[in-house]
Amino acid sequence: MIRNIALIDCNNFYVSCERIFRPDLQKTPVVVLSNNDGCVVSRSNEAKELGVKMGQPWFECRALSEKHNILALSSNYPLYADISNRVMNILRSYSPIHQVYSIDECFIDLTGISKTREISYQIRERVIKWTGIPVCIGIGPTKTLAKLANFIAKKHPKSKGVFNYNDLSKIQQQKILNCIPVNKVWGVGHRLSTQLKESGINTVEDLKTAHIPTLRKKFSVVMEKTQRELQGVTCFNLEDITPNKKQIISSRSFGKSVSNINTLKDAVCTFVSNATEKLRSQKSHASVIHVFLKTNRFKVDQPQHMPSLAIRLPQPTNSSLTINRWSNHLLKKIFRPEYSYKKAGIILCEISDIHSQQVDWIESATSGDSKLMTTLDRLNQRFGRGTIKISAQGFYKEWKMKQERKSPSYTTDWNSIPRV
DNA sequence: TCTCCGATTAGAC
DNA sequence: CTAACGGTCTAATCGGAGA
Repeated sequence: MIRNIALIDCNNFYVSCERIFRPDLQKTPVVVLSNNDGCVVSRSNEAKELGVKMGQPWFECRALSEKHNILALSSNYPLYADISNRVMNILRSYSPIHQVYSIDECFIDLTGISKTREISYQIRERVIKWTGIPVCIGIGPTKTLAKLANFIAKKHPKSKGVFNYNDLSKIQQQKILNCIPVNKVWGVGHRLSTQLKESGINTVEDLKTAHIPTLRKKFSVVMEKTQRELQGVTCFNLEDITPNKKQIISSRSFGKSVSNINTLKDAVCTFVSNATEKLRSQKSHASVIHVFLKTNRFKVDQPQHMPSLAIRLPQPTNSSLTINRWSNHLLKKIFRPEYSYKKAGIILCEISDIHSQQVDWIESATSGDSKLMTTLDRLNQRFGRGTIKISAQGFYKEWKMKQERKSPSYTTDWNSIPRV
């Protein structure tokens, strides 16, 4: 039996989230910027039409934006996460087999359900009605083909937001795959598509029908799996449980360059709070800590320094206090006062489950932080992130991000809702 | 020569 | 006025060190 895998993808997600609370922006060009108001990470259709590129540095668009009055907003991640949850809750209700793939995408298995097309239109209508977010739906026998179908649904207005690859005849399937360039395939990015083209593989159909041994020789196993998926054979399953993270990174570019160690300590302390909170929320411990610094790689004329250092702890931990002490130690070792740093971060790895941890009764005294951490997480969850901080955090603020275009936190902060 | 492991690469969004 | 360019995550593969 041919499976009906549906991929539901929100249109221009961050921009659509912003528009929920600004209906006046419905037909106007809008973009959402990355941290530090650096690059464009979401564009409305109008902004796309004006030629704003995905990932483009915002300062490069300035002339264009002034000419056409493009509205640029700083990103507001708590808002997007909240809206995403609402959308996903609706989608989940349509099938017990589902996978939330990213903040704006979800696979659901509609195999065995009759009237797939009608159901798909119902999903679209319900999501827009209940959340205000427009979505497109692609259906195919595998995840890779569902992704491709979604691409077609997005691109062709005629599809009205739904495209079912399984509805096509073999001839029609071949015809359409012949029209789509390989780089649209899930897993084929910029580099691989260039290499594929060198081998004469230009379209999706070319990849689907390419000679496997040749393909395998030149590319990795992933390419082979991708090809099988294009042929309709499942290689990537729907994973309904999200596995725990194997590494947790917290890093940020600074609003301006920093050469003061105290400011860096402050930033690192915030990264530690951030990362350990995630660590604790998945009930894990980490054994290895990396700390790194980076100068501004775009300033070619300035001396570059990108040091990094790691340490393995004698005992896995999730205490922000313990991890902060070690991070500071590492930071002091790699820091050079003669450089101006633009970015810093920490990486927690060798992450293990709390229960699988070996109990060392000699060291067990050090886990006395755990009750404190639980309390800290509860308070921060209840009264807002940053209510309780480590004392080393928050005094030297010069590193903080630039966010000059942020919309109010409509769904996560009562005070930002306008009073009537 | 083999194995292990950290570093690098490529991709997604 | 000028300068301004993201963050997290995974898997596969590479390449050097040591067995």
